Amino acid sequence: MEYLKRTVTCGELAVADAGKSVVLNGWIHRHRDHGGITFLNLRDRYGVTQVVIDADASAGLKATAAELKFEYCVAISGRVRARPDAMVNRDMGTGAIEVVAEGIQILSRCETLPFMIDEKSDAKEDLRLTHRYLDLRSFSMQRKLRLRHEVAFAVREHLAGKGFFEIETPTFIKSTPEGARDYLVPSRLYPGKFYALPQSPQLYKQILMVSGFDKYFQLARCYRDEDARGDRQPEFTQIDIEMSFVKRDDILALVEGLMGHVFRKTLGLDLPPTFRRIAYDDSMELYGNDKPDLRFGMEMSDIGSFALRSTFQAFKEAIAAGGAVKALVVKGKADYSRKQIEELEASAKIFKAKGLAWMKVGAEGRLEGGASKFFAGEGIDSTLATDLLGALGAGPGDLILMVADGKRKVANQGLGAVRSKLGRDLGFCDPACFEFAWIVDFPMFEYNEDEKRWEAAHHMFTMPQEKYHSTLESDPGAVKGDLYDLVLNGFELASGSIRIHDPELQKRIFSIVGFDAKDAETKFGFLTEAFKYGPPPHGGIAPGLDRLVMLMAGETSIKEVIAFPKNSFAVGPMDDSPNFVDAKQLEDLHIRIVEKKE
RNA sequence: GGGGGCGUGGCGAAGCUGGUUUAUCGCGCCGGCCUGUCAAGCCGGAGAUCGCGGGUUCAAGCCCCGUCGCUCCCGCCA
Repeated sequence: MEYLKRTVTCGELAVADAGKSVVLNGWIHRHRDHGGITFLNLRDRYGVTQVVIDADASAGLKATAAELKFEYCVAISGRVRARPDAMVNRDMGTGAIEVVAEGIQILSRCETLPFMIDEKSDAKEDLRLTHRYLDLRSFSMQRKLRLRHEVAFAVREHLAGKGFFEIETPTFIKSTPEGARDYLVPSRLYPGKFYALPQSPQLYKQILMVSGFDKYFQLARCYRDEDARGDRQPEFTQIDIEMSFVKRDDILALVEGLMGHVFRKTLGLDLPPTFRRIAYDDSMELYGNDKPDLRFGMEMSDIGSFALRSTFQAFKEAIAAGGAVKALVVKGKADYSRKQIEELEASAKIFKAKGLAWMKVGAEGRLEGGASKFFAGEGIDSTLATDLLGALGAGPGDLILMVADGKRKVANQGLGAVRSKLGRDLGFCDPACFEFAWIVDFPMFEYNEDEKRWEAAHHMFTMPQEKYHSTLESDPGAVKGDLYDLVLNGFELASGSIRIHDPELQKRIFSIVGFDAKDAETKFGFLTEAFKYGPPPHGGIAPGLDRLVMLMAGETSIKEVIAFPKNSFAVGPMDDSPNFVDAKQLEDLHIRIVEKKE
């Protein structure tokens, strides 16, 4: 049967349209039968329109209307009518009008829903993902995917305007063993050989620089076979960018401009023209991580010198072991209960901290409770308490929290986790507030205790900062790279670096991380080969589109801004992937499944 | 690989330390009433082997063991 095709959408009719004959297509969002009169809310991507079946409608029309249930897909013809003043719904875009039904055509029916299509749908995530097609009908999901589209569009608009070319790179590539685990694709034509899905287009974009495409970008799908998190999926999308003949600050400026454009175009927000820059070491010391949430201060302090004057043996031992004692002040929270402090301690322990010490500042600045006996009292340096309070900027009514550890990193991360939890608990994390910052001066190398060797902290093509070039081999741990991360509200939004374009320097880096010429040749031969032919100085960055949209949408999981995400075990709940394949397929691919022996 | 949390009609929850239920409530579903609602309202009804398996007990949704699934986190993510 021919269906009545819409002449208008469900979001566009206004009082000015009164009297027009229209056809609407959409889904039954709500159904209110009052006996004599029936109201239908018809929904599509554009909005909701109220349809009325008047008391004097034909018996046939009333019978069809009575059949309608949630989410039936229908075509409705009728006449637009301005609602009487008292019946206007000001919360509804089309609330000033209604459509008086003259004909209703049921296009398809809908079974009882597994959950309601509603803004405040409280179905569990697993169920939402299994029936994602229904979940995506909700206005909240439609709004988020629309935002994602608009962000992607604004990115292309901005970068194309700056002279960038969007160039696609392959998704079947050679596996490179460094970094995350690869997803592999078996080759039918070459028994035993595999393609890998790219963890990022890194090598290809650098080669495009060799080719002279000095401003490249791509909204690139990336694949990493690692365990998922709220902000990590097996496949995700990067705004991949690379430029030639640039220095670090050119890239930072470009991304500042890009973010400014995206926020202005999509959210109508003006960002500051430049973002603050924080050295990696400072970020670790002040916030306990390299992706600080800067919507609130509450920075950590090193109170090692005060700890040494105290009688707290555990603190002194931590310092003697080469560690640190870190403290933070929670303003006006001396009334925190034992239970609340224990909850904070639990978050510190996640990062291997042994405990969370605390003291309260009472009237006249007296230290009270918890660890106070180690800092004030008989036989203790009489100015210690006032000196400490002065250094911390703490006063009466404040709570002081401390973590000590023989490993400085553990003290920082432990107390940093406490700081993050406090930020959430105390309501400092307004999702409508966007605090960007650059984290710069990352270390080039990290020592792998297990394998007793140096590893690249970022990747092996990162340029070490000029001033360390002479001491690369003698003191690798001190070398800072020309690296930069963009952080936003406690999330790493982008990571990038200036790359090495000098083959000699590249060889030295390979050698420090234990790559001999042969390793380099097998693993990255095509890149080193390309770099023999006049590679330009270049660098780049890759903001994560999913995380960016997630934060802009006020969400805390990227699943909320991906149409069809995987669950936390990398399973697609809707299509039930991954799954077994036919024996014939395996045979074609020269693959035999081996049962795991226990 | 490790830790926290969860699993009760289609959905979301309650069920305190085992014994008042015929396992409760809201939404949805089915039937009925209702001429201005917009999360419509009112009346009635159906629907659950309490994730699964085992154990303890006179008695298990509740306790124990195992197992499966989901979720968050640590590790991992150059």
